[in-house]
Amino acid sequence: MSTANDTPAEALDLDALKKQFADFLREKMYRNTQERYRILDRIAELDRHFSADELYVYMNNAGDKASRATIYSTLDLLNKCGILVKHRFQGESAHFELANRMPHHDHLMCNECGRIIEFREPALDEIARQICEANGLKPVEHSFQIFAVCNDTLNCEFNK
Amino acid sequence: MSTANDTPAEALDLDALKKQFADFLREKMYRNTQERYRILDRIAELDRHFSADELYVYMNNAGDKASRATIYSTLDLLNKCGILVKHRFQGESAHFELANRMPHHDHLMCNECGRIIEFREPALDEIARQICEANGLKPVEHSFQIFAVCNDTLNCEFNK
DNA sequence: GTTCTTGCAAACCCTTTGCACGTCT
DNA sequence: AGACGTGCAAAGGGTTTGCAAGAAC
Repeated sequence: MSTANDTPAEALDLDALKKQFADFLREKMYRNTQERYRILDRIAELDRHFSADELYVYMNNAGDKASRATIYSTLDLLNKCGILVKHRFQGESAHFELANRMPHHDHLMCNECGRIIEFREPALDEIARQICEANGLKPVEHSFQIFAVCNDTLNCEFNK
Repeated sequence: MSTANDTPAEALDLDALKKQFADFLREKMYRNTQERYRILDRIAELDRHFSADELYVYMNNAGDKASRATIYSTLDLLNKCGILVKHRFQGESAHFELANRMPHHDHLMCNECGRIIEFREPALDEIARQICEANGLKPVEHSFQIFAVCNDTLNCEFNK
């Protein structure tokens, strides 16, 4: 519950992200507000998938008050400038994560226990590229979602 | 606007779908209501992606009144019995389509003009299978979404 | 000082639910 | 007759928006 550790960042270069964000804000004539940078800080701390509301709760628990409106707005900016990617898993609310947390990865989800497993599959990049080329489009990003069930659903250790 | 054509179905075997639906309803002890079969009829007529609300509007324009509650409920049944697949594209509401309209396919979407291009890529099945196996899960289904932009965004014929 | 951003609450969209009425079995 | 399904409207969750107060430029 304590959040004394203010500089987690292992492979994660938070300063580079802040610079990227600052560049984006300057270019688009948005302002450098404390809230925007604090939100980015907390996201880096989290270092996992999160929904807007999870971030809101996390920040308010950590003492960094931020309104939902500001969080949604900032998440959108971070998404637009490529720092965050936004996922929509099945029936759920939107989930975000740092784009550079794992170079390129997709998601395997268990319909039974709800856990989300990340994986890398470089072949998907090439498939996406070819399909775009065949249709006269330029690829921006892709999302491969696999829905599955545990081999042994009764004994799944993740099932609630 | 007229809907005189009551038997469109080219490659689409509507009778087989109705039988599949009837079997499902019987097995699950659900009732054979007129609404449920009318909804399936209209979906077959549409023969494309649609949202619950688009179907609601379409049916009411066609004179087949059906409430949103019934449409949502029936879409869920059709999804559960495998006749419909449900997609969640980026920020949009859920979209449905007939599962057997195209054997197995995924979606390429243009962020600029919003059009959705369907494609088949059998290699994805094998990738999904391997990744599930590596994680001790059984694949149920998968969804590969490619987000892209037109090569020439200014002259995109689909852009509004 | 002006303009943009924040925070709050209300509005909004999509979807689900409660309840009275209608329909299937 | 009894149970389930329908339709309506209201509630629900997630997200966006309008407006007044505050911060950035």
